This record gives sequence, structure tokens and C-alpha cells, in this order.
Amino acid sequence: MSEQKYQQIYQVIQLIPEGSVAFYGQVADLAGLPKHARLVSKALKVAPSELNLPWHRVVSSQGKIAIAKNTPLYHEQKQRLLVEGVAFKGERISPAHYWQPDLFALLTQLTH
DNA sequence: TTCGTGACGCAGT
DNA sequence: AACTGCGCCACGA
Repeated sequence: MSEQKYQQIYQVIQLIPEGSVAFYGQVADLAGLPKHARLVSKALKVAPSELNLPWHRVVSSQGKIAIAKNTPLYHEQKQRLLVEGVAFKGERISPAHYWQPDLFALLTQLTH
């Protein structure tokens, strides 16, 4: 079932460190689902709140919040990132915050 | 089954 | 830097 794919996606998102952001496509790749960036956005939309996923740490490959501006959700995401110390240069997130995971360590944490 | 839809990505202007 | 068009692909109506 597609539930399995979502679980893998959620697992990766849980590993994004506070103060860092990952791209949709990056999350998809790490979850073993290349070319499924859009599935990641869908997975987040239907994610059970009880999982307490750091959903705000997932942004577009342009380093920008993917949600439409002037929506409550957009502001919530930006707020959460600012609280974590993520710096913005206008709409863009400073590249210094882009997550660069250690792939070896990652393998020991994922349960595919 | 076909068709439209994205909280996407990327190359080309 | 900002826009645009297209490719991609799982989902659901």
C-alpha cells in the first residue's frame, strides 16, 4: 500500500535536524523514492499530527517555502523556522542551513 | 480507465 | 532575478 511509502518519507523527515531544512526532492531520494518530490508534499498534507513531524523543515529546491504566501500555513512554517534560528534572505533560506546528511549514518537509522 | 491535480524540479528565456 | 513551460507520477473523482 502507499502507506509504506509515506512511512519511509516520514522517517526521513524525522531525521532533519533542528535549524536545518531539506528539499522535497532530497527527502524523496533519501526515502528511496526518486522523482517523487510531489509525493512528499502529499504525504505531509495527510500526515497524522500525532507524529509531530518537523514538517516545517521541508522546503522547495529553491530554498523557499513551498506554500503560497499570505496563507496561515506559510506564516506558521516561517515562524517555526525563525524560532529555530533559520535565517532568511527575503524569501530564500540561507544555504548555510541546508541539510547535508551523512549518508552512512543515515543508513543505520532507516528501517527500509 | 481516463483525466485533472499538485506544499515539486529543472532547463530555457 | 523572475517567469514560463514541461516533465514527472501517485492519487482520487
